[in-house]
Amino acid sequence: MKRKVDWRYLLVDIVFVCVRFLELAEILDKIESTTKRLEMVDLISSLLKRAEDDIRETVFLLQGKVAPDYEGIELGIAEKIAIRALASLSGLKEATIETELVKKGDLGKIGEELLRNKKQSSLLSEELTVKKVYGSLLKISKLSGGGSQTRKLQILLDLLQNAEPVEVRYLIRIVTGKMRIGVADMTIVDSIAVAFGTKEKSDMVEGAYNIMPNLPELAYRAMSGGIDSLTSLKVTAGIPIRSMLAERLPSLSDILEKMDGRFAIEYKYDGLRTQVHKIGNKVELFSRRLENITSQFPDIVEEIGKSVKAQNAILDGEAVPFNLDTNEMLPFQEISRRRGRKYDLKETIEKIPVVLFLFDAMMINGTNLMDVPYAQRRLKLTNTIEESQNIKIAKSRVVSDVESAERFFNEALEAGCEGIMAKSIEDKSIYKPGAREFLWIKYKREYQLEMEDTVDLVVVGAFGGQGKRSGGYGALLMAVYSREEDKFRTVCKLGSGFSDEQLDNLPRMLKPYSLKSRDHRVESTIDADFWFTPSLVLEVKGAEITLSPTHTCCRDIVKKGAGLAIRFPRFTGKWRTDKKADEATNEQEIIEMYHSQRKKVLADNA
DNA sequence: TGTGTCTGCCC
DNA sequence: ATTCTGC
DNA sequence: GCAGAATGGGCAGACACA
Repeated sequence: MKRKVDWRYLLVDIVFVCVRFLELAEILDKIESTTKRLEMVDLISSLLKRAEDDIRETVFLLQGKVAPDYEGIELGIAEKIAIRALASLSGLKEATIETELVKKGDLGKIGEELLRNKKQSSLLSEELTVKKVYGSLLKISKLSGGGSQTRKLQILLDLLQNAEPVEVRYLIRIVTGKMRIGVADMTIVDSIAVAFGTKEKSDMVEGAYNIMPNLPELAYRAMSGGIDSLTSLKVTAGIPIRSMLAERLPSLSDILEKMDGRFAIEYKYDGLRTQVHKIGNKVELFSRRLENITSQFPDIVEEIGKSVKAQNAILDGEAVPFNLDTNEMLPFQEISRRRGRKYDLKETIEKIPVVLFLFDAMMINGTNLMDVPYAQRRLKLTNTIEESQNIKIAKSRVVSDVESAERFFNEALEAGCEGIMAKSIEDKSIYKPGAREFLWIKYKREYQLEMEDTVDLVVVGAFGGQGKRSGGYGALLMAVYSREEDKFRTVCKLGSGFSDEQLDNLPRMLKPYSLKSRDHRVESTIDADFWFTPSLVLEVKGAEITLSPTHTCCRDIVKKGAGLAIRFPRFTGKWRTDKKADEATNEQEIIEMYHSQRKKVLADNA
């Protein structure tokens, strides 16, 4: 008799802890409807307290992920396959849904509405749980090879068919990687602190997150071992640390003011951020987002083994493509060709050698240096590294006035760098992941107020906006003008630099020029959602001109089969209403900009 | 077997 | 990457 | 000032499909 009762309680318990996906979706909906972080933290922390056995899966889904970034587990499906799934679910054509997306800018909401309008009741519907959804997504991530896309689609479809409208909204958002609820990692950090401790524990949880960047795991540990169990986490070679990032300021004098006297200043190399872990005889490399990139840089791995005079170490640096014969830094695009490479590794290593410039040390021989001031870390670094052809220490200097800073900055540019990093050397100058407190400040050539790097481009097309830009344009298609040929050739899209108000005004401003299809003078390989008679001219700032496989500006002129494009384009806020379309920047000017920016020889320190 | 599209990740 | 915005 | 969410160019790999 007694046994029977226990058994029943056990069952009830199992059913109770099982978080329904509908419950999660409704909480996500509530979170989405507020802009107040405190309310979000309230909602999430109470969710975490109830999640129990489902806590890891719950946090993963809250983040819209199935695994931490550094595990290299990807869904391999996103917007296009979500569109296919919704087409299949609703019986509509894919093109119809794509049109809707351009108009409405939220595939999740489109899916939700499709389901609401569907008359047929969900008779066969099986209730979704957090575990079930997570399990299905994990299954999707594990499929590969021929026919895998169809099978992934089928699994997604199974979920959608069993989903309530609001569940569809978030299933689609999770799959497309656009949660849009105003919650990202730091809000979850706060929520873990509140759920299993108090708000005052936020900094501590953040510290744990910095050295174990896996929120589901942290939430689980906080729940099962108590919040203070997180303090026992240790920096460990082999487990990546969240990278420290830099703020930006528009001038060296601003930096001087912020730094309060003396500060260190370093070359800012244009390459791949690389976190080096030496674990005895083993070396592992991680990217800024903590992906494991070890296999792509066997040359660096080998050299680190020789150059690092410590058993264990965690170091920070920038891997730069380099011509070892001419001592010249190569364009960023070159190292892109090594990142992610699996095939033809040997040939590519020979063609594109890489120099790693180290600039920080977070751990050496088991000693955690993250809480030690910059100067000490730097000293430890220089004492531990024996420079070689491929491993170097980033060039640095300590300055206390604008003139010396300026001189160093110009040196950096001469050497082919993007600019400089200013780093605090005060007592508080710890290694603090994320970009906070202006401990590191970057300053690039392009930040200078001079007009040098701006161009006046013509709007020839536009794209429907998503998320907070729903219903309007999200970006514009911009072109240069060729007077000789009377052609407008694209050189970039433009979606940054607009205030909300400017964005709101765009459709009105462009309406008079609206066309049904591309103007015959416009040459574009990109298919815009909206086309215009080239008329409106905007001032655009960029970092540099790059070779482009897609844009048609100056195609085949500098290089066969390639055009030119603008790297990091943004609207300066200046409408060049004084200019007509044919007065826009022309191709010749872009070519000149391209040639005048070639990298200079890196004389010393290389 | 070659090409185009999509995805994910660098900046 | 850059930029804008609400808190 | 922080945190989050819009948006850019462009690379390699995986897969679909002709």
